[in-house]
Amino acid sequence: MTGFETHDHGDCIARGLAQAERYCAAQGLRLTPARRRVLEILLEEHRAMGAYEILDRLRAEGRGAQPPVAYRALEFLTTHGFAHRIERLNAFVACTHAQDRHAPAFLICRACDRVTEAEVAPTAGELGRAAEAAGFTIERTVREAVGLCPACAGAGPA
Amino acid sequence: MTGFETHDHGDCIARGLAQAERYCAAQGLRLTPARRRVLEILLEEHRAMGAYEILDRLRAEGRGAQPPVAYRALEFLTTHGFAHRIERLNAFVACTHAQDRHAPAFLICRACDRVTEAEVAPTAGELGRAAEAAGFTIERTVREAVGLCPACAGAGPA
DNA sequence: GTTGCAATGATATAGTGTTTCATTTATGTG
DNA sequence: CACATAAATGAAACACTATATCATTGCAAC
Ligand SMILES: [Zn+2]
Ligand SMILES: [Zn+2]
Ligand SMILES: [Zn+2]
Ligand SMILES: [Zn+2]
Repeated sequence: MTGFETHDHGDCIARGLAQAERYCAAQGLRLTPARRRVLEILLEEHRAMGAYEILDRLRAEGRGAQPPVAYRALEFLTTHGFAHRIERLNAFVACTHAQDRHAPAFLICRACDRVTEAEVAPTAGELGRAAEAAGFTIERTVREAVGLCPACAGAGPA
Repeated sequence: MTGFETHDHGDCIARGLAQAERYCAAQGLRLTPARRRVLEILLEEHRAMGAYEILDRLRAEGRGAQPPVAYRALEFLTTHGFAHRIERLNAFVACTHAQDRHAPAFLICRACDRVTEAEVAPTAGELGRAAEAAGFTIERTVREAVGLCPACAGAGPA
């Protein structure tokens, strides 16, 4: 898991982009400049970013930057698993796992807003059983835990 | 679990209100008219409602209805466990369980937006272990499953 | 009564996301 | 290459969600 601890970030960005390129080439998807750049921004920051925060970055680079530019790129990235949406924050984060279908879960620090992606089993145990009992078909689950990361917990109770 | 199946709804509303009144009286909380009415609306509809949808209802009743009216009432209700926020829908739903501290989880139909609250254990198993390993302190978890309810699944694939 | 605090009223503003339609760019076909 | 098709982008306007701020009112404690 990457996230709260430090790591070789340059490598982390390069691998994320290379992986997305490979996957898109294999699947016939088009990782266009705008999409690629948004993914790169998310990988660079390595944190959850709002769509308008991403837009500001694009503007600073001289690109056209109306809201749909960001939302379209983000829809592509989330649909194909390169990024995830954090419902709790109305924000987006680059995926830190392989492109194989996975059910993401997140640890969100309420003090610094940093996000760590944890790997969990695709079908939630208890919730899955409740769904089955109700005749409900689960297609996707959102699992987000809000709390304090080690750094912020150490900095004293907020 | 109440939600997708039918039930005695009048009784369901009355019990929800009575329970909130008892709890507030016991805890010295003030279930003011605005707060009580918003809870009643949520109980009546028995579905997730947006804040502005609730506002429309209040307006129709001649009450003042600026956004803070709804958001203040909803903050009170969610803080004390009478209602929950559904992150996925930017909406709110009356709690269908007792006021004891519980970690709610929801089944959300993507076709009709109806929501069912399921009871699950407070500390998520897998996510809890991941948090512990990372030194992360979980304070609250969001668990929302998106899929198809029995009625919408039966109506044919969307 | 008056002091202190919680709740409300009212206005404005901030933040997030979508619709729409015209235009361009890539892709495939005769 | 010429053409048809579909995907992606550009651009403007709009819709939805939520908060900030400050004055005022209601209520209880002292
Ligand atoms: Zn992921
Ligand atoms: Zn933190
Ligand atoms: Zn509940
Ligand atoms: Zn349904």
